[in-house]
Amino acid sequence: MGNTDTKKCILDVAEKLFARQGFHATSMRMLTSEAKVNLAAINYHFGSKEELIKSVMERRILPLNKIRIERLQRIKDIASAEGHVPDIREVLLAFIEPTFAFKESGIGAQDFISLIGRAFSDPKPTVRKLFMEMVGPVFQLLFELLCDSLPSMPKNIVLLRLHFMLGAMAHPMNMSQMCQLIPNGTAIKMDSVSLTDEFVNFVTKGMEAPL
Amino acid sequence: MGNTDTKKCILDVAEKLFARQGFHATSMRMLTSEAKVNLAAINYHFGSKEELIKSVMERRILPLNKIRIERLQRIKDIASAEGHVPDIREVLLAFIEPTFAFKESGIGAQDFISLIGRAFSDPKPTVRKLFMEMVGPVFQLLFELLCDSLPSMPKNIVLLRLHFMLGAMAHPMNMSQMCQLIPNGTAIKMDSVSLTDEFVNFVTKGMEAPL
DNA sequence: ACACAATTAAAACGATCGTTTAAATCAAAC
DNA sequence: GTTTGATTTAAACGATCGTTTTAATTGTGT
Repeated sequence: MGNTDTKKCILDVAEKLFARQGFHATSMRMLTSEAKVNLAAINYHFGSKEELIKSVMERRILPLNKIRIERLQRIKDIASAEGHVPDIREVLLAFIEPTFAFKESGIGAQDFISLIGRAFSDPKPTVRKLFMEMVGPVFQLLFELLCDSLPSMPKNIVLLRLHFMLGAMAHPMNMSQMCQLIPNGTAIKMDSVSLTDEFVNFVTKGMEAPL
Repeated sequence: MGNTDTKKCILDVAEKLFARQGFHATSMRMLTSEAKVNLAAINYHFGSKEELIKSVMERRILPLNKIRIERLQRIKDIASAEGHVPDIREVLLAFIEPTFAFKESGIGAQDFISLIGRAFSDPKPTVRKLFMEMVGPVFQLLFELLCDSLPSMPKNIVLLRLHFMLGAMAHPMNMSQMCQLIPNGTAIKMDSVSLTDEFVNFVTKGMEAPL
């Protein structure tokens, strides 16, 4: 089963290059030469570049979604059983923490985080659609829980703020060396725990903001 | 001087297509055929595709930056003269309002807003660098004013939150039909005034969040 | 009307893209 | 050891990319 080796090698390299250069800017020849496999290997094992993109995203997103949905559902169940509204900070944490924590989960995970940001803003509708189909149910559940947590807030405002949050999440994601955005000596160096903490602080207050 | 006509026509079309499809995914042939000019016209008038990208961004960003810097500088001067710290909401408004207000400033302006989001997250370093050189001074001034407004906040936290904000800004920007992100009937329809208001509400609270 | 520069037009350039084909190699079953 | 199916290899496919070239056209000043 050398099969497994080749496929995994391609997936790993694709994850890295897609994250760092984008989908469109990464050619089959870059991928296969970096992975040290034949040019035709991608078409043989995955069918096409498009399906490789799908495989790369699925490999990480599906397990991540499973974790997020479990945590969100648990909050929903507990709140429902105990007859109170879910805590907004807990809801946000359940969604955000697994994402950022992924960075320390294994090799290439950091690159995958960038990948999510890329999928968000990719020019090609097919890529965005692919991504949205994968994360749609999670977003839906998150949205419902946010509405529950903020019962006095109009739903369209909650949705708008959710978009703000997702953008805020995606942006640092595809900025590997985002420190030098501001021509300033100040460097940002953070482990995923601190980053999660800072981010949840930020968006919790934003979500709770009075109208 | 048909010159002006052709150049302007190319710039308008490029702004539209770059915003909707991204820089890399928009070819010279798409641009010239949509603009109804000859294929060689872009190279003749702008030199290269890269320089066209630069021209497209400069045409809008430079005037926008002028407005933002004036407003920010005025806040800085007043605060300094009156011996108090600038108001955080005013600072954010000075930066955000001109950006979103641009939508109603003329034809194609909506597309330009998307364009900024694209430049932020473009895979090509040359594009990001180009953009950063254009907006660097504005970001620097904004950063300084934010630090002044939040004197008790560590500068690296301010910088981190500024990144969150810029991401939150950029994301809705390149989502023309972002309503359908969540598979939900709720639609988001907003004029730039309401959007600005909602966004400033959100990020002000986030920026002020206690550690 | 003529000369001259600026602009537009049509065609081709080499390079690279994703994909396909057909032969070579490998692995395991009989 | 041979056969059979899976995998790898090398080469080529047509399409499109950004750019350049050469010629035709337009506009302007004298």
